[in-house]
Amino acid sequence: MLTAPRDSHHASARTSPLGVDTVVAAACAIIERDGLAGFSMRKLGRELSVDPMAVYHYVPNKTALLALVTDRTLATMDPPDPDIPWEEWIREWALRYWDIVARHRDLIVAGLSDPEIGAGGMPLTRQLVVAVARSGLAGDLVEATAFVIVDAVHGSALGVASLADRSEGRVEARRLFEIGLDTILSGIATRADAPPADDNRS
Amino acid sequence: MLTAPRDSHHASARTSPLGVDTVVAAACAIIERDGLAGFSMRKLGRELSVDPMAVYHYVPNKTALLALVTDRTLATMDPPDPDIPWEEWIREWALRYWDIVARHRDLIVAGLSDPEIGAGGMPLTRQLVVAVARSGLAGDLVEATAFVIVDAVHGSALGVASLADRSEGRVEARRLFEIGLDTILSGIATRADAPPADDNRS
DNA sequence: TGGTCGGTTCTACGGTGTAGAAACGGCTAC
DNA sequence: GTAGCCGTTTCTACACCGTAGAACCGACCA
Repeated sequence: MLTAPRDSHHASARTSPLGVDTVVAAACAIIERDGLAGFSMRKLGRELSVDPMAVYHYVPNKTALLALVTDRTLATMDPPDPDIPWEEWIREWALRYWDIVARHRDLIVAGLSDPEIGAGGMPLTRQLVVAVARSGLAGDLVEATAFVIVDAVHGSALGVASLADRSEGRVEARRLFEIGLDTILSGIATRADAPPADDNRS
Repeated sequence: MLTAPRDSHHASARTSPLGVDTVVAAACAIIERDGLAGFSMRKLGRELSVDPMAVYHYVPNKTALLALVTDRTLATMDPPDPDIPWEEWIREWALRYWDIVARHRDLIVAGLSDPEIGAGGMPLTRQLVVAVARSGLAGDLVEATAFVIVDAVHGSALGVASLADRSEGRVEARRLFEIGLDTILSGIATRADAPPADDNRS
């Protein structure tokens, strides 16, 4: 537990007036425990031993709360060492991000569906853009390539459910993604070595 | 009251007993018009001039209905001409699939979140696996590479909302994806040309 | 002491998916 | 003709949802 306000193993004293951090932390806990589908404002109130409407003093609505939860979740990822070669850096970054996305699937899905929730993810992607630029890829390809990597992470980690929701299936999905990622990295290297020719390959 | 007086203005005179196709078609129409969030069993019943519970005679629950809707939607995509070179084929396939995913975002999201809904998507992916195999890529890389392309399509087309839900933003997202896809294709070509070396790149 | 005010609670509205039982309509068997 | 049946549809009900709006309460400050 990150922010224990005053006392209470759960919540009881109702001294310190809740606070947005407490609310977000409780929401995180519920979502982690019961999944996003098992989360509701009413349950959140129950968990905090408070009327469901109380949290609306700290958060305008459920969507905004989910945005805060998402931000807090994404903030748990720290980028790899910037001194390692760009290929390793991208590889490591993508796999770390994959782990987070897979662990918080429903939240990321919500973020993809509703920009109001997922807007906080852009800074993360920006990190990757910088790394791709280090590869020497032509400037007008950098952003698109970084995006396609992020997209692949999303698709792969989110699609885990389609294979099998056993954790065994998750491991397999991650392995497959890693191989696919290598193909992308290979493509980056190839295109980065080539002179700024415009279109014809093969 | 709200219930239609005798017969509907365009479909049935409540003779033919509804049927699963009618139900699915009506569900498709509603989802296309109002989005998945704007779809409910009750609204479906309203649309069919029928009690909401009536459709439960043709479909066990909402999830199963959405699975049928998803299948019908994915079936609207036909694969490219099998005689064109593998690079073009993959490119064309990915872009067609991108269009479908982008046009039916919420449905695909639901399919990714719930395998019970999205299971029908596998045959489509199989088409792509065959095409990737045509590239000459090592056998143990084929599946993973095809998956990463599908994943990238999902991530890109679903993430459109994060950029801007203007159709202008969609066009831009598709353009970026196309560039990123070229990088992947480039990687496939590179790895396919190389002998079956196992790991070291660069 | 009274007033203000931030924080909390109460009540209520319109929505959801669907379980379970009742009603209906057209059929066949007597 | 009429009794029964059965596939289809409807009715009623339950437990839940997000949240608007107003009332309440306790701590402060004048």
